[in-house]
Amino acid sequence: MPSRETANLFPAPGHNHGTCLHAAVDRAERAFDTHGLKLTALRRKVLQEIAGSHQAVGAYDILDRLARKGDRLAPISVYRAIDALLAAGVVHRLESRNAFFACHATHARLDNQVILACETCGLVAEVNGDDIFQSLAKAAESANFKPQRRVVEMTGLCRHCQASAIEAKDVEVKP
Amino acid sequence: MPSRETANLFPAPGHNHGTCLHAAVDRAERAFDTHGLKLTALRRKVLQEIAGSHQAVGAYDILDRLARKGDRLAPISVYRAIDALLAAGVVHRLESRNAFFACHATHARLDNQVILACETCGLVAEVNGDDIFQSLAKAAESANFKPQRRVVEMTGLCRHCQASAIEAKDVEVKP
DNA sequence: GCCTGTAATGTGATAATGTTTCAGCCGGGC
DNA sequence: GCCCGGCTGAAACATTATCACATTACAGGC
Repeated sequence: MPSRETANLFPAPGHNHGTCLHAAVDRAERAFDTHGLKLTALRRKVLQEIAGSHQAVGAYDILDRLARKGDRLAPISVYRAIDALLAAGVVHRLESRNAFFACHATHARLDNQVILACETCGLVAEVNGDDIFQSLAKAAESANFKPQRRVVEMTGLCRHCQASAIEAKDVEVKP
Repeated sequence: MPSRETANLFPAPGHNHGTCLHAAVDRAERAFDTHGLKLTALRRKVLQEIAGSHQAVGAYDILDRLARKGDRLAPISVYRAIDALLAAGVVHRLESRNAFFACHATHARLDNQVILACETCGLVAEVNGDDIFQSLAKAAESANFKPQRRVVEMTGLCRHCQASAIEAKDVEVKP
């Protein structure tokens, strides 16, 4: 059995996502409360679209999906909802792709997570990076730099897509 | 005297930038050569705009500046030039701001640098982050993730702007 | 019930960033 | 000469993000 740390990383394609989604919304309820914010209907809908998968989704994806469900929003409305969700810490921004993903990990702090994003399937995962952020703090200090926002992201291949890539290669080579 | 490591970090506003610019173009000549690329006239112009400061500049900034000098380019031309400059490793992309900056440090490797960007003055600096990238590799491995691109950036206040901020606060408080 | 202040949302326009497509140019090797 | 491949040009399109201002929703005091 995988450790708790890696349990939720890169869930297999067929996993029961309803549980994740429910848990995410559930956490959001509490997070908004503790941040003195309100999880309004709009914000909840936007969250559900983002948390509907383990992928990062663009703002206009959300816009489109909601439109298909009958909710025709202006871009700015989605961005404002996203801002609130970011502020509450229940979604994060993937800088290297200008997209947003739900925080499915129940990590204690928001500012010590390394983000892994698969370039093939789009899955996003977070892992603890305490040591990395400590090193960053040290580096900043020695440069006399006062850090405010930290971005630590890796893109690459998740374990599932590595496996697929190898299979594909086999197929490609053999015939 | 500052160590070699931090010597070029966040140069003071009035520093003689001609030297930096010349050195950057000089390094580019060699870098393009060793990468089997050509530093064409267009690429050189774009590089000069990017290396014209220690700030990160957007693609459309470059476009505007060149236009004012009489070079009316299409966005795609600038992006292609930037792509070549990125491939040669003489400029880097600041993901958290969708902008580009010249590599003024003469570091050995491109893939082990932490980027510091000042939110006030826009200055960008690079510092070595060997330990951080080692930790990242370890984190990736334990998640069974095959990394391809790594983004490690901090935004905050450079030493000059911290000083200014303190002064401003003093002024604000005293009267 | 009604006023009022604040937060949230709606509307329309526009800015900023990035890509696609198709075509022409140009220099080097044969 | 002539072809090939890398480079450049031009226009449209696609995506991502914000501004200014009007309107609505809701909680609390009276």
